Amino acid sequence: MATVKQVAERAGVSLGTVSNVLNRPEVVSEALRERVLRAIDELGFVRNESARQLRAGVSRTVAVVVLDVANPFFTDVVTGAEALAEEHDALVVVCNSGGSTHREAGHLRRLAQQRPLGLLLSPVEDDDDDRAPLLEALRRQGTAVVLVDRGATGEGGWSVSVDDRLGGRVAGRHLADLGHRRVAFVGGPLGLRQVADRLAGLREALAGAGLPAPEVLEVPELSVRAGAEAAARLLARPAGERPSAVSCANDLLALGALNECVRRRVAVPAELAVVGYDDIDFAATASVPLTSVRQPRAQLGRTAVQLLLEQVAGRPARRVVFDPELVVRASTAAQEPSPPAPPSPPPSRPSRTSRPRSAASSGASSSS
Amino acid sequence: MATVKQVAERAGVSLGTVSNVLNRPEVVSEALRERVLRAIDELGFVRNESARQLRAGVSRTVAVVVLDVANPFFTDVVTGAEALAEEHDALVVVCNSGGSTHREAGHLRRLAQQRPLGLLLSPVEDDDDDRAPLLEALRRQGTAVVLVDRGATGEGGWSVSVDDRLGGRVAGRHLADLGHRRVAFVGGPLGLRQVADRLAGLREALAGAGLPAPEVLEVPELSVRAGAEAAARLLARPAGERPSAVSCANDLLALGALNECVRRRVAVPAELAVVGYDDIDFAATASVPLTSVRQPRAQLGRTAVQLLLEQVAGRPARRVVFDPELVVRASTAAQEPSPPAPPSPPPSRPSRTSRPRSAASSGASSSS
DNA sequence: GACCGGCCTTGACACGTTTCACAAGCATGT
DNA sequence: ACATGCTTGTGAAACGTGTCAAGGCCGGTC
Repeated sequence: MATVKQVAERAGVSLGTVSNVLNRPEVVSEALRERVLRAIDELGFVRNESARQLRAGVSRTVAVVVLDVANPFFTDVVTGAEALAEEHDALVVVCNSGGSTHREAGHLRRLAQQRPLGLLLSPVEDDDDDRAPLLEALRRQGTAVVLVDRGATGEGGWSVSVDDRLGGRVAGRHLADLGHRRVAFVGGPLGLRQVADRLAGLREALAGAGLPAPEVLEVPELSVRAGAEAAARLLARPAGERPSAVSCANDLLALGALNECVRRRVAVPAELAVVGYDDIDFAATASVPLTSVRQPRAQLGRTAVQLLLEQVAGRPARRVVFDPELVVRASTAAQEPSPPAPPSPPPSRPSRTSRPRSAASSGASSSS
Repeated sequence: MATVKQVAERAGVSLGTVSNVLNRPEVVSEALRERVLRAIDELGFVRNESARQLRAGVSRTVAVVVLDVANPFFTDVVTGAEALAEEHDALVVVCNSGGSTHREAGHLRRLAQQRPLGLLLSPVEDDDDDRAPLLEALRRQGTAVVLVDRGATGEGGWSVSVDDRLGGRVAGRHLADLGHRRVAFVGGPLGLRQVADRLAGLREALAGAGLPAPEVLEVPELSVRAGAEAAARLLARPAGERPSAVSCANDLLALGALNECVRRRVAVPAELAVVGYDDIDFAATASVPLTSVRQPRAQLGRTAVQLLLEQVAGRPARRVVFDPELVVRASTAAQEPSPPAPPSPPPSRPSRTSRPRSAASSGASSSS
């Protein structure tokens, strides 16, 4: 492998000059720069990032540790993060904790050895005592840490998240407005902050509308399969004992529930309305297009990197909280239902992306 | 940040001893090892991977550059790769080229500077002249390169892939066996080797059954949206001028097509049978469970890492080709169709995972 | 012609780790 | 008592880069 030294020899200059050509080309005269660049080309020289990093003390790598790479929500967040990181010539690397605190810890340990510029973490558990010291060590060694999709708990914490409670409220209000009186919630594990907050918001909205509290169907994971199983439990009951709507903690669950309905020939939304959460791309193209609470996924990632850079620049800590936005599609659209009679909309096809009045503004509110 | 030197001072030993404790603990006496470990703990010492790597000349990082992180197929491949890499204490980092040769090249350039142990690449284009020198440079500097999901072209190439031509044939034969006479193919860009091979296989199977060649609907990308649009084109025609089955290059396309059928109230499979490719998890849970050509996704990733390790160990190059396997579900199941009358199956619900006789063995065939 | 200032270039050093030849200590065998 | 071998610990050197103080060169001014 060619090194700076060999390039210098070949170009007939000193080693320091080559380094200048690479890092501050403006201080090197035109002719010399030319010669050095040619030598680099001829030798196929590639900078050694390890040496560079050893010298600099910090790398240009941004690590993202993600709860579940298989969830389209997270891949979109990553895509957004990549876009901004790329502009700053940083390399984004993704690690998957797959919902396991053990694997998460392993990744954090390995990453700490790499001295990354920053770390974007969407944590598995809310307050993991084993994780705290690892994060502390990372911060001490100069790695910027930003929590993604969950607010930071400590005072000096950086985070970017979406107001899950508000999202839950918005979903609940929408269902209440449509005249639903029995609403169920499908989600879990309830230990996940996101899930708990969305449920809490739903509760608030229903209570606010004078409706009974939601029945909660807890599921072991946020997957399509789990959603289908929860729906199966529900649909096994006689029609009179079912809720008329379910609000799901996640689009994967909602899609699973939806498919179970289609398979059992249960009409959506006439017999059961379904609301998802995240508004992943699959939501719009589902067999019954899914009403969902949209999170600004790409922007979440983008903003996380933004905060990372601020943190590196020594700016004071802050947290960004986005407001989610309800996207109404066919899975809840009011369509001449039999028992309840809500205000009748135009009898044409349900609008696909109308924005309900209850949707909150999507601007970010920031607070330190 | 604590360094080895500081640990040595604190423990009252030489710097080399600390290194021995870390790397060859068996050569250090019990008492000393104890003392050193305590010092490490007290100082919160974390190894500096850069320095380590600079000295060693190679890292323990395996980079994966993937065509599309948003495609569940690739996330499953990555998951498989992670599992094996983890056993060898290697760190898997994922980069997303998003189908752009430009971004792919950028990632390769940045990765080259990191001197990774190995690179798993699922290439964007078949033979990219700009990429060739980058890969060559990586190989020269000692990075093991394994092509994933596409056979290597050169002699000394390593790769792990699935026989796409066979997969196409299997899908075609299945449709022919069910009595379909007009079959269309949805896929694209046709420049993608995987797509071209699957189409070629389909052609062979149809020709072998004495059927006319498939109509080809080319799409710009392998996405749900593109699949829906292609299906819309097809379904806009009068029923008599449509094919009775479509074979899709990919499950995302197939799901899109399926949803378009459901939305237009076109019965699947009675009016239009649909076959996908990949058998991602969403295939089984679709509103009409999708018949698909299963690829051993996780094993693909696992095997890729396996080859990587062999290559690092200096073993001779080889290529692994897996055989795909047809998974029959409702989207093609024979069900008393109106015009054609194939051998009637039991009139109960269609079997969900029966294995057709035409499915090839799923064992891997290996050749150097 | 001496001096000065500005522009380029140089060469040595530091970053934190691993490795390796070597030395010290000790027990064993002759 | 001495050689021998084994175990255990030591210290210096090297990996490739970035930085920085110092010096060389050149043109201009008095």
